[in-house]
Amino acid sequence: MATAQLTAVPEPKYWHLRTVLLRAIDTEFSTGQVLPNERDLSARFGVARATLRQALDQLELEGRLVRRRGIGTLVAAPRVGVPVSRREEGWPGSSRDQSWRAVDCTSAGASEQLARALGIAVGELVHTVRRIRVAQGQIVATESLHVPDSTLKLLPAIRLSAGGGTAGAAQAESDDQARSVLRRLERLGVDGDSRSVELGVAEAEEAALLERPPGTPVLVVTTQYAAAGRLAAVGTSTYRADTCRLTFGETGLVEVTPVAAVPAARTAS
Amino acid sequence: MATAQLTAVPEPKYWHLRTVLLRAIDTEFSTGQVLPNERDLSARFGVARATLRQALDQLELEGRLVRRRGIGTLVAAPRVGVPVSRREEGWPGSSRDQSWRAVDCTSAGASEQLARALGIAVGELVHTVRRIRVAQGQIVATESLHVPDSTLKLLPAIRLSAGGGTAGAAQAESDDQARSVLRRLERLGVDGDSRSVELGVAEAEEAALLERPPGTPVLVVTTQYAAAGRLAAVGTSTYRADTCRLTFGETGLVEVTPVAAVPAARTAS
DNA sequence: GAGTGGTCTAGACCACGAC
DNA sequence: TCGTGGTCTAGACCACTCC
Repeated sequence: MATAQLTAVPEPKYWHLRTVLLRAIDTEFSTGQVLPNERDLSARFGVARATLRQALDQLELEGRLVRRRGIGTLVAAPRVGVPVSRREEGWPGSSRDQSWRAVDCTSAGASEQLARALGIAVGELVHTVRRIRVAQGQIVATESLHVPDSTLKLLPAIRLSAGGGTAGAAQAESDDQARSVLRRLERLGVDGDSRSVELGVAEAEEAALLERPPGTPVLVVTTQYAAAGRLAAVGTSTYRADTCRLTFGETGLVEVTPVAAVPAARTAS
Repeated sequence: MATAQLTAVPEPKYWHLRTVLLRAIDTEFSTGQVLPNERDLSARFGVARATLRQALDQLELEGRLVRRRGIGTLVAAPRVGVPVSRREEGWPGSSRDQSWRAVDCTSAGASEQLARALGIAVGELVHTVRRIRVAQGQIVATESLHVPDSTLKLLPAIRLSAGGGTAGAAQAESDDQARSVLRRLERLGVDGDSRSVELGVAEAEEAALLERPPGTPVLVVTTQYAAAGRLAAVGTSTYRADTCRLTFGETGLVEVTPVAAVPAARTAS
């Protein structure tokens, strides 16, 4: 890696450092390789460790680096494309929906916020299925799927809560309930959805599910599911922003490959 | 705002501080209001200024705060929902596509990366239209739309480059060219698209267009446009992550409202 | 000029992982 | 036990905005 001193430039040191490190990553390192440690790097470039860390923070936010306490700083693998369009992976609960794994299920009265999102009354019973998504052996997302009981009421009852059972069987029971809700949702026949995507940060519990520290940047996907022309459920999916590229494929001509922004937009000659 | 000392907790000070500040923002401040300055706040909470700034960094990343040099730290307005689905806003160049404003247009041989994304040969002529998107009086995105000349060749030529003209007219000429490319693209009839969304950071020039400092987190949307069953163009749109919530509405049942993640996922009783 | 956030320094100690 | 990244401190100076 180049060891040249930073030249005097009008831009901040940490930003220049980022550029230098980015080039080094692209040209001299490969995925999974460990960089020199922070104390060495800061000494090499003649900056304080905090300044170097500011540059590494940027590169980590861009998904180019992964830092592991006790291990070192590694060059990250390219982001994995994760299909989010339900048309391809199947609606929640459908047999084609293989990418999600149900974790548990809770049932409670709707909070004011949740009631507004679902278009129901506050306190109305809502089932919440918690799922995690695995792609290429990695946990990439968690999801909370909120299904009003009134949605499921549109179907003949199957079985929701078996009741009883020992404390040790509680987890398996919750799994059962999750599957039951999903099964009934499938039977109802979801026929449309609309989504929004925004940047967020993972809080304690969610961060733990994603195996990341709190404050990890995430892509928050909010989805509305329609059935029989009416809002049937809403889901909040939280994807790791460092490792995921969300894809919304309808036509799917070829693999979507990101293109770097055009460096200059000068007038055509 | 509460002035209580931080209690001894296993979590980092900056993270606890973020939680305290977040509650204060939600309960005691309103949009546009300025918080006490960083030196006051750090003294009030008994932490170093750098630690306080770490907490503010988080809240800024979440889009809850806006910091302006020389002014202060303000409570941010809620994110604006920006429709990204072309079915609603019209394909590029169509008369319904009112949200974008063409800035300029360049024509050059395809780089290796661009050629791969477009499925054409390296060096083949590609027209690049640069546009900016304005929503509610704010610049929210920039875009580079890459259209291979071979795509436009499918149409009878209209006029691409008038040539000549003084240097002062160069900008207007580039505008003309941008419009011409868009017009021809419209005539060709785009009939499908697929997209991907990922987190990125704005570099110098792009950051300037978005009126933000370099390193600003952005949502990078890569779009493929299909015409006549073949890849006709690709676009890279860069949205300000702090102010934007991207919406992909197909059915559009009701306004998509984000739902906070479920705080706990305990076993159902 | 006064006040703000932005950058940078040179240290210190802690938590975690590997040996 | 040692090396790693993570947190935190107490200062300094700069760039920008407003008066």
